[in-house]
Amino acid sequence: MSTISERRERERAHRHQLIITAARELAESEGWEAVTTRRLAERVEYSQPVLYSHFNGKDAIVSAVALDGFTELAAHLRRARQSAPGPGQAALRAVCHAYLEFATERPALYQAMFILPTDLKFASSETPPALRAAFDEFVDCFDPDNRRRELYAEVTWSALHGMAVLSDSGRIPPEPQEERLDFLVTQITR
Amino acid sequence: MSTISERRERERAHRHQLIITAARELAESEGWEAVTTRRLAERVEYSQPVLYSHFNGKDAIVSAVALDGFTELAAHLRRARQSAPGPGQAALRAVCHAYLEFATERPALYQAMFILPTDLKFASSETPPALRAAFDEFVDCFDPDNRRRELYAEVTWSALHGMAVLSDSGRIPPEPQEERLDFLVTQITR
DNA sequence: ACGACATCCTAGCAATGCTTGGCATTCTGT
DNA sequence: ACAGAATGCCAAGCATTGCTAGGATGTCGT
Repeated sequence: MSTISERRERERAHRHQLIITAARELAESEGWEAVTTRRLAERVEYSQPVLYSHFNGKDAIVSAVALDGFTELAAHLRRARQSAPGPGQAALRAVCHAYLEFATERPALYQAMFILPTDLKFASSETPPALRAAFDEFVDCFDPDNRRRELYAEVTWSALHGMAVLSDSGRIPPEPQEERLDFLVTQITR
Repeated sequence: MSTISERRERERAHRHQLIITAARELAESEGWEAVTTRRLAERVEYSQPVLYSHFNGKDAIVSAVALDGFTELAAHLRRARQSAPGPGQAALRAVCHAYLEFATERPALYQAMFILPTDLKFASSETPPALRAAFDEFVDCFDPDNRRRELYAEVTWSALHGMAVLSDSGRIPPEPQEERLDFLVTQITR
């Protein structure tokens, strides 16, 4: 095990991340339909087969982008929650607002995380920690004594996802989003 | 204008619908990724270009399937709502239950309506009446005096859509769906 | 210095959505 | 009744997609 192979390893890891960020940037600037393996290869200045030496296929690349997205989302939600004191309506409102903000400001990333087909395992022990962490930010907005707080979090999350996706695709008008958010939080926290 | 051209017109309309139902059946039995223009053409026993003489492209075919879906959804929701007396929690509960039932029992159709890219115009004057009708079933569950019942309906719909799509893709466990539904309806109706 | 190995690219495959060109058949005007 | 126009339809082809095979080039340990 020479230092040279270590350097190779480093370079390889670096290139791995390069592919992921290139895919993400391309998606964010031109949409996922513009992310083809050819364009992506060109962007990272390697040939197509190199992509496949790093990932099992295009879906795996999307999954990797999504995974990064979950990490960012978790951090974003955490910041929001900690801006409000303790569990309660204020915390939930902050987290929900941050969630919608994330979805509208990074639509391509959000798509990778929640809409596009990915290789990620969700409802299992293989659930990525980042996804669990993001979800927990919702859970932690409710009283720890509340036996059903996980369920509450699931419903809240579902509602936000629906609002994000339906308004982004123009199925509901986007303007009253804030008002919808207010109504949702008010009702959920009785 | 001979009767012959009328017959032609009829046959053409018939074939139009044939394409739509063939696309839907194919999607429902093997998923939308199996719906290719070639397989679809083979199924209706015409050549590919015939599809394009009826529709502007594949997306337009998906849109047509979705449109049929909205009609069915509206009828399904209406039946549910009328099984409960007047506006109120019971009506809303029935409609919400029917919505989730529709989504889980016709996943491919639901996908065409809400997830796949389509040509349909939503938040405009060109909104298909069937979609508006389905939406109104939610609105009619709330008190007519309620100034914000449209907003309530939007939030309810969003939550249901989120629950449907997140549980279908395995992002939240599917079992407690009924419990989530109960919680949602209870909170929304104060 | 040389064989073994890793790295990377050119070229190609099958499948996809969509279009072109031309062949029948049918309709229309005289 | 019949030539020319219009229509309906299909075989074949185009460009693009995700993905892979095979070989060229360089690197490593000995």
